[in-house]
Amino acid sequence: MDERILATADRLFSRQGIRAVGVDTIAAEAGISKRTLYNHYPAKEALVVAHLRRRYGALTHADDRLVDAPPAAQILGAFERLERAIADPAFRGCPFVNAVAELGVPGPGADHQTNALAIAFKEERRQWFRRRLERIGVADPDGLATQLALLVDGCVAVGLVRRDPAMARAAGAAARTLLIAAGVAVAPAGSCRSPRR
Amino acid sequence: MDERILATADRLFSRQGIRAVGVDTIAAEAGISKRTLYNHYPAKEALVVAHLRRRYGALTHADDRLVDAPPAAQILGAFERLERAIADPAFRGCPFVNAVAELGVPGPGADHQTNALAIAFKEERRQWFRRRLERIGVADPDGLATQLALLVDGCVAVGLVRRDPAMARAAGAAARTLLIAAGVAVAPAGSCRSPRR
DNA sequence: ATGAAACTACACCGACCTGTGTAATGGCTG
DNA sequence: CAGCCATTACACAGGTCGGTGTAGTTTCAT
Repeated sequence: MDERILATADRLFSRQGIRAVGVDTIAAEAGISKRTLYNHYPAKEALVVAHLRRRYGALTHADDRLVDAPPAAQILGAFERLERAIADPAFRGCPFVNAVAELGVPGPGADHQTNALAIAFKEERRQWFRRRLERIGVADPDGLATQLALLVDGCVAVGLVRRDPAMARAAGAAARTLLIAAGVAVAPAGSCRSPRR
Repeated sequence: MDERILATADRLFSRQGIRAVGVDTIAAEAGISKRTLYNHYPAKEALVVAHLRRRYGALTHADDRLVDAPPAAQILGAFERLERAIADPAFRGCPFVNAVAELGVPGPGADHQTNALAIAFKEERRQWFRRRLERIGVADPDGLATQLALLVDGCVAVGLVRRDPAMARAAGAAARTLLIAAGVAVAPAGSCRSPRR
C-alpha cells in the first residue's frame, strides 16, 4: 500500500513538480481516500522525503549490474545507460536538483533533509566513480571522479530541457577522453553497442 | 518601474521557486500595489517569462568581457567565472532548468515558451563555445562545444546542492584536459588567477 | 488650473491548498 | 459471531492562490 502511494507520488512529483501536485490528486491517482493517505504519511513533506529516498535507492544502484565487467567498461557503461535514460519520455532530470530548486532556500530550521539527501546522492555517485578509478589505478581518482560526475549531472540537466541523445553521447565521449588522458586503456568508441560487426 | 518589478521577481523566484512566490508577495516586496503589478504584467505567467528573458540576456553575455583575450583563455575564463558564481550565496542554479523542472511537462497548448527559452539558452551557450573553438581551429568544434557546455551545466547543477568551489575547479580542469586532448595549447593551470609571481 | 494617466487601498471572487474530524463500511482473525 | 483494524465518504476549517473591480489619490505636462 505504501508502495502504491509512493509510486504514484513519484510519478506525479516527477511529471508536474512537487508543489504543483496536491495531496488530493495523489490520493485520487493512487485510488485511495485522502484519509488513508494521511494514515500512512503524517504530512506531505514526509511524502516528499520518502519520494526522494526511493529515488535515492533506485538511482544509486542502477549501475551495479555490470559489476563483473572491467572498471573502465563499467564507467563507460554508465554513460550509455544515461543515454537510454534521457531518451525515456518519463525522464524528468535529477529529482534531487529539482527538489532543491523548487523547495528553495531552506527556511528557519526546516527543509535541511532535502538538501542533505541531495548532497548524499551526488557524493554517492561520485564515490561510485572513484572506487572504479581506484581499481584502475589512475593518478587522481578523486579528482577524475568529480569530473565524471559533473559530466553526468550536466547531461541530466541539459537532457531535461533538450531531450537529445547526442548530449549523452557527448558526455560519454568526454568521459572517454578524460579516461584516456588519465592513461586508462579503453575500448574504441561504440564497441559496447555493436560488439563485433 | 517594470525594472523594479522584474528585479524583485527575479530575486524571489530564484530564492524560493516560482510556484512558492505569490503575486501579493512580489507586489509587496517591490513596494507597489498588486493592481499596479497587474497593470504592467497581465498575469503571473508573463512575469515568469519576463524573468526568464531577463536572465537570458544577463547570462548570455556574461562572458563577453574577455572578448579580446585569445579564445582558449576566454573558454577557461568562463570556468573561472563559474567558480565565482557558485561561491555567491545568491546562486540558485540554472533558472531555466529550475523553471522547466518546476513547471513540469507542458500541459495541452501551454507553457511551451518556457521550454523553448531554456533550449535557446542552452544552445546559445554551446554556440558561444563553438565560435571560439572554431577560431582556434580544433577538429570537431561542435562536439567539443557540447562537451564543454555539459561541464558547465553539471557544475551549475551540483553547485546548487553542494556549494563547493572544488566542483567548479574540477569542471575547469576537465575543460582544460579536453582542450589539450583536442590539440589546443593552453596556459598552465592557475596562470590566470596569479599571472606572474 | 485642468485633465489625463498612473498609482493606491481594499474588498472581493472562486478555486485550490494542507490537514482534521467523524461516522459508516468493509474484511479479517479469534 | 464478536471484535478489531483499515478504509471509505464527506464535510469542514483556515489559509493562500491568481486575478478583478472600484473608488479615491497622486503626479505631471500642458
